[in-house]
Amino acid sequence: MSKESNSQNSVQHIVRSLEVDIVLGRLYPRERLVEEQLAKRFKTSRHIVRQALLELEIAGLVVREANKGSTICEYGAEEVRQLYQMREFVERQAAMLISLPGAPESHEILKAICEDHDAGINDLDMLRVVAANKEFHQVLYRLCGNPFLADVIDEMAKKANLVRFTSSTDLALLKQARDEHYQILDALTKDSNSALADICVKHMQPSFQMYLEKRGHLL
Amino acid sequence: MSKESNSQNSVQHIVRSLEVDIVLGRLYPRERLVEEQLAKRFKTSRHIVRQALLELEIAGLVVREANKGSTICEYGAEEVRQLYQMREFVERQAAMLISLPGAPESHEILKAICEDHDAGINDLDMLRVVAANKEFHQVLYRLCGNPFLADVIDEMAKKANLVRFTSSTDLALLKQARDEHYQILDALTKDSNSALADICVKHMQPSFQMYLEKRGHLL
DNA sequence: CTTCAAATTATTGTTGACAATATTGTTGGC
DNA sequence: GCCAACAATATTGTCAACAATAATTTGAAG
Repeated sequence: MSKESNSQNSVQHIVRSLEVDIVLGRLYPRERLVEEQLAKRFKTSRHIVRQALLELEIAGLVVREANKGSTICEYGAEEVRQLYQMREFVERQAAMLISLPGAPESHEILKAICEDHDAGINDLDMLRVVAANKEFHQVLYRLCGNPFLADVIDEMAKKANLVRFTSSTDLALLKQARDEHYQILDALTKDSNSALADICVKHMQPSFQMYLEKRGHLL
Repeated sequence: MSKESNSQNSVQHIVRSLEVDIVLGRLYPRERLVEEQLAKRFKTSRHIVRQALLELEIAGLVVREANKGSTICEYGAEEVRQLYQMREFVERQAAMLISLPGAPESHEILKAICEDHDAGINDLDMLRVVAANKEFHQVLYRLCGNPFLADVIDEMAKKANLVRFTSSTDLALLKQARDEHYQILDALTKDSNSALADICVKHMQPSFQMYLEKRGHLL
């Protein structure tokens, strides 16, 4: 039934793996991605790898130059500012669309993800933390009822992973993020969309601030 | 220098051609896209066609089922409503960001595109009309200064082409669009962003309204 | 005449080899 | 020693043939 070991799945597996590598800081901007090496690493053919790289290029995570190869995308200071401006727009808009107070069942699901995220932090299991964090935001913003908006939010979040170069493994920031997740959870039980939106926007500021501190000599 | 007759160009050429086919109503939702037929039509290999179809799938214009093939995407009533909600949001946001009054040189460029669009209508040259219309909106929304936002607007506009099934060749609607373009041009010389935003939003309503009239039995 | 299964056809998916291109290394002249 | 031309290598891009899968037709039994 749901068991399909297609190439589509292989491609998606590679894409997701590389995205995780980016989040965890195992891949740096400007780093080269050689097709054959990836093919060996993922035990698949170069064709599948090519397809994955193509998708990553369209997603804005990888740059491909003809006959030269693929590299992890690097954003300049201005682009980072624009990206976070965009994220603020779309996440605020989504938060304003969520009908409050939220349904109890969605609340339960989000709570479970929160606790998973929390447990991951305690175990210092970064893979688990990253996965739970990603799912939390995906499920949360799906609640806005508009898949187009939710998809764009997700796209932008992936791009933002290229920015926070050390923050995703910074324990203090992780704990702050955890606390903010619970705040969001709480706001979902109230009925103020603007309060929810404010928390959501505030939630993504730290990684942006950290970027500004480290490289933000020029606004 | 800029002369690259790569396959990248072939792929992009196919993608753009099929997009034009969609806009002009030469391709309908649920219509099948057979790789070999496309390869023959574009005088290229199936490989290149596959790549183009893959990109169209990611862009949300084509659905690909494993071992079955590709078809033009079809949006249901609810999806159409969500899509236009999203478009309204991002285009309004962009319009609010444009610094007014706009620079004279951008105004000149937009005016030239407007006149090209206008001339296309007079000649009933739909290809020209579609190209000019597309460029007008691209150039316009680039003025917001945020490429991420402008790109999303463009993506959504492409998806919206799947909706207006007869409107892109309806002369009355075309003339209305032309007039609204000039209104936008005029608003760019003033200094009211909200006025500009209102015109932009109003500008995309007709195709949505036409959809509701024809298929909108259920909101 | 209907129905089910086997065979045929149409279409997509995969692979390996080869071609094209860019990068790096090397040689020879000055 | 330095630079240009050439050779070698690494890497990406293309292709045609083959395999796998789904849709269609055929044919025989009930």
